[in-house]
Amino acid sequence: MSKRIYNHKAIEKKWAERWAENPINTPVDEDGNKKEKYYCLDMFPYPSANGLHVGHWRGYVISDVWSRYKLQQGKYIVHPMGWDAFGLPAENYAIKMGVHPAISTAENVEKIKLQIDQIAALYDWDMEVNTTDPGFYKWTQWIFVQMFKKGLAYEKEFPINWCPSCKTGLANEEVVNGSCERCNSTVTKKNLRQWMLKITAYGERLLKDLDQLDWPEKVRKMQSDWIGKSYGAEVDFAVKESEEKIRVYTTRPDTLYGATFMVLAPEHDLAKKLLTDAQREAGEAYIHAASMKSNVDRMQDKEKTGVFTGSYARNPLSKEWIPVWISDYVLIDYGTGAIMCVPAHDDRDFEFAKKFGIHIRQVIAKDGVAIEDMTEAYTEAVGSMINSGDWNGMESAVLKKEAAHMVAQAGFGEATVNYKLRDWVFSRQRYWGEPIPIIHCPICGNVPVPEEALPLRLPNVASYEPTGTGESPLAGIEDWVNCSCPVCGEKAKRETNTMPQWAGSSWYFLRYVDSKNEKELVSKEKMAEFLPVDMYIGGVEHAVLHLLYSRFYTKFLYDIGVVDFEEPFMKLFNQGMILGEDGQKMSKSLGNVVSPDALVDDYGCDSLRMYELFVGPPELDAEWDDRGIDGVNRFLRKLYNLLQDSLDNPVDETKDMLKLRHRMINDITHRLDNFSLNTVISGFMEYNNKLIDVAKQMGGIDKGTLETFAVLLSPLAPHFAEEMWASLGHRDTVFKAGWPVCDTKFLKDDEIEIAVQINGKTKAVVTISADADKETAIAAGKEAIGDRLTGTIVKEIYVPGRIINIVQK
RNA sequence: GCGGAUGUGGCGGAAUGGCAGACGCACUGGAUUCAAAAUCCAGCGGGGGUGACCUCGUGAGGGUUCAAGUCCCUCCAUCCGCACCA
Repeated sequence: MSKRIYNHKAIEKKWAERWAENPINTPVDEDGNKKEKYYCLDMFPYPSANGLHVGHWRGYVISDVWSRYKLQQGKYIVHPMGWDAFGLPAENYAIKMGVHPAISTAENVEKIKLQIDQIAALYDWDMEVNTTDPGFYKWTQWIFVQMFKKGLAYEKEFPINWCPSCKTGLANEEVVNGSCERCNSTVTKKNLRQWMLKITAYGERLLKDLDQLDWPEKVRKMQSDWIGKSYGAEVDFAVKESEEKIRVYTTRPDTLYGATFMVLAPEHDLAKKLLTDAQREAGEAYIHAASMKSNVDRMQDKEKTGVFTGSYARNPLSKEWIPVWISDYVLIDYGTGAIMCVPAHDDRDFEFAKKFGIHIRQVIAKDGVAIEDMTEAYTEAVGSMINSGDWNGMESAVLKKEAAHMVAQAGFGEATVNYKLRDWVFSRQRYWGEPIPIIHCPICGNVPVPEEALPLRLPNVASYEPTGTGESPLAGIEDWVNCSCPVCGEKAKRETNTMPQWAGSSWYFLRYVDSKNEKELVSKEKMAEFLPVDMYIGGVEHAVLHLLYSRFYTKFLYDIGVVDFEEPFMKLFNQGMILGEDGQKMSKSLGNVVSPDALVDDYGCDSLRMYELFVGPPELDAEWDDRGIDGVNRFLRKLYNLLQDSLDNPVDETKDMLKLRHRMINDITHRLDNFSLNTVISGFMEYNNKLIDVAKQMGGIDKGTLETFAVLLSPLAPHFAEEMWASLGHRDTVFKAGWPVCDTKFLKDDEIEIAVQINGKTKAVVTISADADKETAIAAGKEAIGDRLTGTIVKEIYVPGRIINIVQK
């Protein structure tokens, strides 16, 4: 029989053109009824000059398969794409190539768009946004102004994280193990005037609302750890022969009687003040040395160092005078910057006390007895109190909860909660970002640019290279910097710092649904109709960056009435990374980057889409191996041949075929629902192999089964499915077919194959009636294993539909 | 140090507590071909047996169960996150 060959190029070209003419994703159904929306969002890329590699494809394929599955279920899919085009990567590339970042960015967008088109995803380009578009960043600036008005954006000068290579300040979230998240350079400190966003004001809500999110446990845990809430007490310790008090924060007020010394951070206000004359020289030297140490050194030098101030403070419970030390293991920006030290019950305090010969007093007896000669701290709050005055005999675990209130009642402290979360260092000393819309007026102070004057456009500048001085390149443009105050008209100066790349990405998903609105960030109607995001798909690398910032922005916009939901992303899926053949992250410098372009050309979009999913479970990393794509391509070719044979030789549907068909619907649907996309593909291969076997006997497969196959396949291989659907005589798109429903009556078998075991080891397989009773089943089983049954039968087990197990001695 | 993930043939991986290795890649043999590619058929965890079969086997060791890759306990390795947060 002469066969037409599967020609991916012709088929894919044909359907790409048809879809362009007649969009398949429509907001209303055949009868003109409005469909329910489903917003499936990809983390938008920054337009890198390197283009896409097969790893980018994977995420976009996953989201598109999911979108098309929802489309087949009758939803209107909101599936937009855009460009995170401000920021350092774009700027650094532009500097390297010697072109303006606006030009290189626009070029890269065009290139990547062509590559993205090859995926054949359902993107609605009418919604496209670009963070560098003034019509977009007008609203990025507008949000900043609203935050400023609410006191959530403020200026502060303090030593911030500084990347000497990127020549800009960084947020805490951008410092990973003491290095710059972007370029990996060691981060230093630099004293700079900064714009800050008061994300800490939202700490509690950001923590609490994590509960309601359908997000990976890992990401929720990372955010909750980053926010770092703890319960405890602040306690005052009076300084001897002084009016001063030292306030400390502790999560273990139950151990207060065990506090035998105190430590101040070197930067603490009292550190210098409490130095006695005898200790002044050594103390000041220590404080100076600490100030010269980088954060990395401080983090890595775990060996305790410190200096005694010469002063004493009184433990408010034991009434003892205890020595006050200075040490850099206490951090100035957490709690009060001072701690009470209970060496018996804290590892760090124990180490310090041992090193400097400070008294250690145990106040919790592990099993009712004090440990003689402690060799390590006993840090659990389990056991009864000793050496603790009135508290003796109480259970530590109980006291831990009550002590804070007891301290508060006694008048020397209060119960408090603390967070590790810090405010967000928001300004960057670089060119390629949104100008911060603030004017510094000598009379009025900081005044926001009036809303009607937004967007405040990024001016052209002769040199956009970073200055490295802590000033943005914008500071050099005098006629831009100098302006008049919008309030009083006096001469004033513009803020010259720009926003971080996160500014645009913190809210871009809101703008897609109303991207051309000049009057509002998003209209109430569009918001109600299309927001929030139902499914968000992207890598895990943004767990405490973009994903935390977006939640903060959304909550703020909720508070000022712009949106009516508090959480932006209902469901989150983190796809695994595609690694190079060497098991390393794909990177240009390692030379292990695989481009999708040649694969699309050789095998077609549908084959690559399927192979991207077939490489492994979508949530796990996978090493790329080009050879595997032959497998899915072979699958499509075999299916194509099967289709041609069946068209040439029509056959009627049989009961067996109906069973197979509904089993296929059931399997594929389950696997899709479980997001087990790799086994969806293997499922198709299995059914394809079964159908081919049947066709060998029957000459072909009935039309109904092939139609079902086409619909099931449509989210994964959309062109192929359309071609198949059309070949079977349909004039309309397969995407209006609707997802097939499994009729469970076809799932039942009259006869089933069941394994027969002796002592749990399978010895034979028998075919018995599905509703056989135990006696019949066991009898059949025994017959099948025959003379291998040699011992005394102890037990006979029959689990219908599952197993026959004969236990013998 | 703390938290999380992962560990199954040569490789990627599959298995609601019920026949371990589906599906695919690679490989081997055969058919087809002048030849190759493509395609088709067969084989493909280890050991043993001519053979029907036997036996061991899911990182290691214990346990629960008629039955464990799967559940429980104790370890080991790799990767990821956090890390002096009092």
